[in-house]
Amino acid sequence: MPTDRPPMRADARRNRERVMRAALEAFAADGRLVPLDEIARRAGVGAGTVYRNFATKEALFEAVVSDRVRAMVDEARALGAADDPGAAFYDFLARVVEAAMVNHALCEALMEQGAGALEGECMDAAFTDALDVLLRRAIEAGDVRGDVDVHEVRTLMNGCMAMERFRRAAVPPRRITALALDALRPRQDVTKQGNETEVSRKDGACEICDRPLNTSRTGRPARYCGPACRQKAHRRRTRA
Amino acid sequence: MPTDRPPMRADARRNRERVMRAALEAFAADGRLVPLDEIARRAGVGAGTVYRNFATKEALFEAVVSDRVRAMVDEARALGAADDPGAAFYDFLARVVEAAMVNHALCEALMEQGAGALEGECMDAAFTDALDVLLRRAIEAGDVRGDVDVHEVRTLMNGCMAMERFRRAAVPPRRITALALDALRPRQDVTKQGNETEVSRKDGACEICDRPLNTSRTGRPARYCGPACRQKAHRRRTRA
Amino acid sequence: MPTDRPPMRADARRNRERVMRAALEAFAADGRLVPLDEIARRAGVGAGTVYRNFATKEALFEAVVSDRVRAMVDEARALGAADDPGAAFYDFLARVVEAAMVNHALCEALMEQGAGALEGECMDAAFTDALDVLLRRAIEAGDVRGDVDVHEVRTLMNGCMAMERFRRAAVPPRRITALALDALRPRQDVTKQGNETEVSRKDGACEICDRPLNTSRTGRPARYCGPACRQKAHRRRTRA
Amino acid sequence: MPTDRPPMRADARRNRERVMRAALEAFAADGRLVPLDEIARRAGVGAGTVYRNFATKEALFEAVVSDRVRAMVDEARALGAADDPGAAFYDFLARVVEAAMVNHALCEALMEQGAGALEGECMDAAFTDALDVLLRRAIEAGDVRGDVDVHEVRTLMNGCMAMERFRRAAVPPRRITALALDALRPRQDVTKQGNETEVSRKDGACEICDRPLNTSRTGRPARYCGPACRQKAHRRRTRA
DNA sequence: CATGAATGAGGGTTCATTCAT
DNA sequence: CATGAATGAACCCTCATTCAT
Repeated sequence: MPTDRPPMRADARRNRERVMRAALEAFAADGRLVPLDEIARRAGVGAGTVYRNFATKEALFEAVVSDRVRAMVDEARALGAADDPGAAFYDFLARVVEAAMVNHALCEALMEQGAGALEGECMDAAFTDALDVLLRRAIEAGDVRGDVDVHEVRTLMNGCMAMERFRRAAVPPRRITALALDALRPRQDVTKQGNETEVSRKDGACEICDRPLNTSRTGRPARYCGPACRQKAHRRRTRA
Repeated sequence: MPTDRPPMRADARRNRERVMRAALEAFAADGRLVPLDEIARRAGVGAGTVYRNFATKEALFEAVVSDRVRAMVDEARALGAADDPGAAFYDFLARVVEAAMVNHALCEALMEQGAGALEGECMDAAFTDALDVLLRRAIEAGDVRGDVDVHEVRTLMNGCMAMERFRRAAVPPRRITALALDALRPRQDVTKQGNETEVSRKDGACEICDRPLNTSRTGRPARYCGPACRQKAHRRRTRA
Repeated sequence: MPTDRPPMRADARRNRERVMRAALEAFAADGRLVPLDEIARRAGVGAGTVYRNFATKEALFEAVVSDRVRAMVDEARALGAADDPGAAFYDFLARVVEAAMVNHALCEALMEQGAGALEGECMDAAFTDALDVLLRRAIEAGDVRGDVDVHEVRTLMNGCMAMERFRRAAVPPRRITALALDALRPRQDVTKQGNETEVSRKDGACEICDRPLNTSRTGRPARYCGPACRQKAHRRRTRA
Repeated sequence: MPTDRPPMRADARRNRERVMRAALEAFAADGRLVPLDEIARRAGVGAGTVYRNFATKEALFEAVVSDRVRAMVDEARALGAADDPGAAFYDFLARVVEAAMVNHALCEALMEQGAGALEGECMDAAFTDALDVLLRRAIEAGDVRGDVDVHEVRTLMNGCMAMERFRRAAVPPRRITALALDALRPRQDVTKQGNETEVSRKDGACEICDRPLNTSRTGRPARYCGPACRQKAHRRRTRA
């Protein structure tokens, strides 16, 4: 059965996408605070065009974050069959938190309860369900404590997102998330320290100040942006 | 160092205090969102009077939260000589989080970085310093991992405050904070499980759903509001 | 006189009719308030198509109501030869009011004066003329007071339409119209004419055109603003 | 018991009055259509000042029309002891209509049903009650037909207001009102009651409440939807 | 010095009309 | 020629801050 509506006109689709892209950027930067007119301006369209595509500002917000969360749910489902359930679970959490670090809207939406921006498209429940699958497998594999449920994990994830967003300047990104997520590991599991070693660098950023690294193609990969941060890291390692 | 200004008149001081009390309540409930006029109304004064005492709405916010944080700093300092450094440290954190649970303004202020509401009166630094003392003693006593610094603790505390504020409905209050703070305990310290046992009930509320308990003066104190929650707690204990 | 334009294409005419049908329904329900997009949607066409057929929303409104009024004019003309002039007259009025009860657009249009929606197609004048024929015959037959003219009847009809639209809940439909139209019937007794004599002048305004009078302190009070209106009043008095 | 609030400041009261005066003029000219900013501009104040005094535009409208209606209710009550009940009744109606002629807001408000602008201050009911007193006395004095109730009078008044507002240019002001109100006067001859008999039922609806009738194919056609309405009709017929 | 009235710049939203596809 | 997307001016309302009383 084909849909009733004809395919969107090319220019309309282009504009809709421009609006969503502009909204994504704007909401990511300032959350719901950003004025709708600002989004329209950034998209290069009139306010009316935004309202043609989205009934309210909130609907636009929902669309933007639901889109993003849908992608994450897909990711989670893809990880459901991974070889290493523990890694799949922890990696997924880390990726969500990573995404929220650069997207305040995502952060806001994932943290909301009942009647939040993700309720309309049931993305909140879908996210919880997909996460639950990963969690259960990780528990079975002995990589996560057995006494936590998915709601606690989501709450902990909220905390991680908040911590990265409101982390003290002296704390390098991702580190505190790694530490907090460690609380999910089984107690007896001391052979795998997780925390210290898990903080693998996924991109070329200084481990201390998070500034992009001048990567050189040859030699050992750089971990710090310069001598100052290297020294700081040294102090941190030797402090205790 | 005495100030140049003459001492405040009695009625003026009374007004200032009324404004601060009203602002405390209002900000605690809604954070910065509350309109200034609402505060003035609650204080029983005109908006002009608020502005006579505080240059801007933000200045009032600063004053209110700095006051509250000052009291906490005092608390922390008092705990600096406690017999059990570990307990002092963890209790203090728990108390701060508890306070933030009923005071959104405090939560907002403590989480802010650089040029936040606590900077004006240096309360942010004072808080960090006081916390640092507790932290170092707890590390020395072996109750906290040696590889965390005070900035990480503050960041983790931010996460706890956020988690309590945005906790999933199925998660009882305080539990997730206990779990997260556990991440600070040294790894080898498995004799003291902390998490499960640390969650002591400070008031008469169901451990599962947080509703007030019908306390009976005799017999063993109730922990749950009814059979449903007791069963749920049992499932949670035996799930793994 | 044939128009210069070629006959409309079949699909174009079909579209025009669909728009008018949709507009009829929509305007009937909400009057001019209904958004044009809503009409286009109901007609299953784009807004542009509406504008291709009607220069403005108002033009569409005119077309719709003129159509409806044209049908009524035809009705009135058909009644011009009825056996019972009184019944023809009163029935026609009742039918118009009845129609306006379910068609707010018709109600709006018939009530408007000068440059209203019916002016463009001269339907207002045509309606008045057709009604006038019925009125004169009814007067001749002794079923309507001789001292009313068609403008008064139209005005009274406006009142009836308004009364049915804004009638108190406790008043059954049509009853108040019947009561008001009764005022047109000749008085069986001629001792108390009521109408003419009751209209006492409360202020110094011309009885015909309502402009303020140049009152003179002496002599008989003026009733008209000048010779033109005096003559008009005379005609009105002697018309029947 | 004195009121809690101190008397309004002189300038504030002046501004409030300016707003109400401006609103009176503007609403009188264009009804609710007039933009609030326009009212503010006419009053020489900012929009915020209007909102300081009136919670919403509708509240301002209510205040303006309630004020006016209150004065009319007072007038009606003062007329309750007049020597000539008939004159009092008809004069009052004429005055209301006269007022509505120059005040579209008043016209709108008086015509509205349920939850209209006059409901908030119960002015609608007060108006009806006060009018009812005049009506009953006029009926007793034999100056008004005994078979009309106050709701019909209000509805008729609605019609008069509408007629004056939408009167044909050729009809002098007040004349049509006089004519319509004449319908309330008792008929000298009672042989032809007109009203009751003219209202022929065109469709199967209850004569009282207008609900569809359960028509039976045999026997006399039903006129009422049930015993309740039949009784009500009986009361209406025998009331005089 | 207190009061609370006034300001006015925005913010979200609607809709008649135009115009690119 | 139809489509329906885009425009943008209004509209109602809020609230931090200033200032006359």
